[in-house]
Amino acid sequence: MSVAVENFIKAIYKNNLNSINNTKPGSIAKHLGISNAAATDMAKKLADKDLLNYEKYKPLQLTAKGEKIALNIIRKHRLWEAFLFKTFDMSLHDIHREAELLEHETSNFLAEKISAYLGHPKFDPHGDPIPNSDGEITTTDISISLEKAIENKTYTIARLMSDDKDFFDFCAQNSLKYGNTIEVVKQFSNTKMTQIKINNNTILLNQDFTKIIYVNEIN
Amino acid sequence: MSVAVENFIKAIYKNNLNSINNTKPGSIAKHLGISNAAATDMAKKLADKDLLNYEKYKPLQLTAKGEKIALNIIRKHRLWEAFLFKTFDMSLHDIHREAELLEHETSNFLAEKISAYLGHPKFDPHGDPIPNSDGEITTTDISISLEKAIENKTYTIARLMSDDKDFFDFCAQNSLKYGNTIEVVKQFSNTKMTQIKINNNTILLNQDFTKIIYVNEIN
DNA sequence: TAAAAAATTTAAGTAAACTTAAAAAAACAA
DNA sequence: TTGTTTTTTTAAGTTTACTTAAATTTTTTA
Repeated sequence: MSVAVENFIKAIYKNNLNSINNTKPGSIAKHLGISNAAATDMAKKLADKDLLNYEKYKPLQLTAKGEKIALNIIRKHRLWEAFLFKTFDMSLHDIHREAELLEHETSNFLAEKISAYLGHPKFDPHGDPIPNSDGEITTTDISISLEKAIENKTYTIARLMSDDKDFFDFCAQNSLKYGNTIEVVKQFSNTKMTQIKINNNTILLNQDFTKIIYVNEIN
Repeated sequence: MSVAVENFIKAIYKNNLNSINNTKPGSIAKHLGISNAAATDMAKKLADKDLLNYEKYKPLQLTAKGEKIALNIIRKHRLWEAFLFKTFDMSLHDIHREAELLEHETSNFLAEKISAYLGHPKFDPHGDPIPNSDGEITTTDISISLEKAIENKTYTIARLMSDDKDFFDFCAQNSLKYGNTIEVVKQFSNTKMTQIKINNNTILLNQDFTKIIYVNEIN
């Protein structure tokens, strides 16, 4: 399994999580920085190997076999993120960049070692769930995006869905870290801004941020 | 820099350490499991990039530029070995196998993190020196192979030069570990056997072993 | 709903990293 | 030193993962 194939499968998996199964070669091409033609080519080749279902002009869908491979790569990615974050205290941006490379050269054997070392964590430092070695995500995600949070309620940060360095730098500077507690002070419906309070500091976030910060309500 | 190129350069570097600059494409081909034709091809291509000197039918020699690349990869390999050995308590065989993959996907940034975490070690768990980030090996190696050790003298194990699982398993079972102390009881010149004592156990080693176990005399 | 725009597919071509087979050169051995 | 063996090189071909350009299909919109 080449890096190109692994990244292609992973891209389809991730895209289908967001775009409700309307993944065309073009969107994968854009994401991977290759031409549409190359993406179509690859899709056909992977269909031959029974890793995805391909019909001309139709959305791409991973087979069970393809999905298992996607989840195995994502598992390795997130285990590396958790490990690098804990061990070397690297930033969320840095761990993502390194994991993007390491994930393709990590044996199942080593992945298990990392997982065991960390106590088989269920989430990475972004709050994303880590599939188990069978490719299962057991934890049900009940988090909501901050834009949908309710005024005067208290939440914990569940996920930071981004890989943008500037975003992570901002988060790090303002204690916006996986697991931390925040209070939603006010939702400004006109401007789509959200005012939150964290560690006695008040922060006003615009929708670019509230869409990618996910939180869990504290009961 | 592709994995194929990195492995080619590394193979030349390692071969030139042993065979005193008589590395022909054939020996690299054998080592990498590719055809002689492919090795000749690659040699020409790397010569174009000024990574090695190539003249038809002449030995291959890395340029300063090529050597720097070789040492950078070897640095990453040995840092990974040291790190995996310490962190996950993996066997010498396992750490080698994993490092062989990870070395190609490790940024200089991450290599520095690993090195700093370990306290900038000068040797890996096999006893092989770890080049610094400038590709320099500062430590002078004064170790000798066990076949040349002198009777009744005491040594510490300096290097275990192998990547064979059975050898490592044998070593692990008999406390033959980097840094451990041994006493050379007798050299059998006829049979080329060496009798050593370690932890009050006597072991008789044949030349297959004594040639790849390196030791430092204790003053 | 028909024309325009956008996306997808096909076709042809490239570069990297290999392969096998044949030719040429070097190494060795009688 | 000459013939044989081995090694290296050249030549031609393959696969993977791309590219650009043109043709086709789908989607949008006027």
